[in-house]
Amino acid sequence: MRAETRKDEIVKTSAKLFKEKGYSAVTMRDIAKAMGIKAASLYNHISSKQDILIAIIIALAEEFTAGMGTIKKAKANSLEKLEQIVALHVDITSRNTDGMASLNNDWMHLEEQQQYYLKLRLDYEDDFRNVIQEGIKNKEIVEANAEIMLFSMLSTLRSLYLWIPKKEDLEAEKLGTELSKVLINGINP
Amino acid sequence: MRAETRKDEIVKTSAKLFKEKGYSAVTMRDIAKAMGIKAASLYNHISSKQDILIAIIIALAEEFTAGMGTIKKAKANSLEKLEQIVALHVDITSRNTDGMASLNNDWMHLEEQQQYYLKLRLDYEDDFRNVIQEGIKNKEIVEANAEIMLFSMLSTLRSLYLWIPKKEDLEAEKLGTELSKVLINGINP
DNA sequence: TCTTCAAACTAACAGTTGTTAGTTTTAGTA
DNA sequence: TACTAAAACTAACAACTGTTAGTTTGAAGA
Repeated sequence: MRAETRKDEIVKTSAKLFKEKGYSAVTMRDIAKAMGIKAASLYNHISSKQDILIAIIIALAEEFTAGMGTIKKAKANSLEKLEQIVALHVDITSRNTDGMASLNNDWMHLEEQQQYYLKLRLDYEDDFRNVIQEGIKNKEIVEANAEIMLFSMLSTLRSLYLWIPKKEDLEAEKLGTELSKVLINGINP
Repeated sequence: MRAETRKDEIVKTSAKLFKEKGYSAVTMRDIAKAMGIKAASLYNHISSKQDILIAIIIALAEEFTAGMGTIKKAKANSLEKLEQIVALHVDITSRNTDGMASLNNDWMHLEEQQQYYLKLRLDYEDDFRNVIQEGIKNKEIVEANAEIMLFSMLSTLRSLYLWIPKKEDLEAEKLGTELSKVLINGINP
């Protein structure tokens, strides 16, 4: 567990501000003020505003890619894999709610790194889709529109960052199982 | 059907740009260029940038409020009401995808009108929650965590704006029924 | 005590922002 | 043809933006 550097603090503070107002509406002076220093002092630790955004988004995107890699290799049926995907989202999101807001809403402000981010994201969606289609083929999942299922589940999982902070009472593990139940079984009795 | 004014064109063009980059990252010069005029000319039709954002968001929020009002009064059981809510979102979103992006992502940049928007939104969520809770009481909906169901359905419906433009082949009505099926029955066979 | 260096500071830059004031163009109507 | 009004224009503003250069501070190690 690497010790927290001053850059880490800047990134964490920025993520919180980005979550509230979005990347473009947050100025370097805002970030500096939130840390109790002057804007120019930030540049002793980071090389640009863009640098902060990259640190937030790419780390998270790679975490999702790694998690999906583990799930793909797992010896589990499709429904179990879907449960693992839900757990992955709950886990990453509860450890970094602020960053997830940027991942969802500020990725379009990435410059050089945007293509790389989009590739990770597209590959992730492909893997997710494959799990669903495999499940349909094996009769583990109902034969409905796979694209709609993917969209519905991903939308919910991507919105977790908005919701988890309000439900700190519900611990991560329980949230994962409850959410899996609703997503898989629906709300019909 | 009121004729389209120049202000309407500005609002529509702005919504498209806001969807791509967010309110803060879009400049008055960007909007003007997209319309083939100069930034100062915009002020013959609108009174401020904020004015554009208000026109986009408040109209949509009031449309949702009105739709929910109709559903509340409807003689229908809880599952039917949920289907109507899904249809409401599909309908409004397919008629104004760009505006829905601002509603979801740029409402925090509202100034005076932010409180009013938040009240409409909170009331809407309360009505939605009531439909679910009523359904649980009447055994029409499975006895699970109502808050999780609300969150899951709302997340999916609020993300429709991202997804509908890519699926123009699937017409609105069919999308509504398919989505209802997935949200209500889940993906379990 | 002196040296060192990370981390703060002040001051300034060039470019961009929303917006205003005043003027010209354009197209329909009298 | 002359008049009118909507809608464009040019020019400018004061404030704010990300970033740089050069300087000072303060605490740890020699």
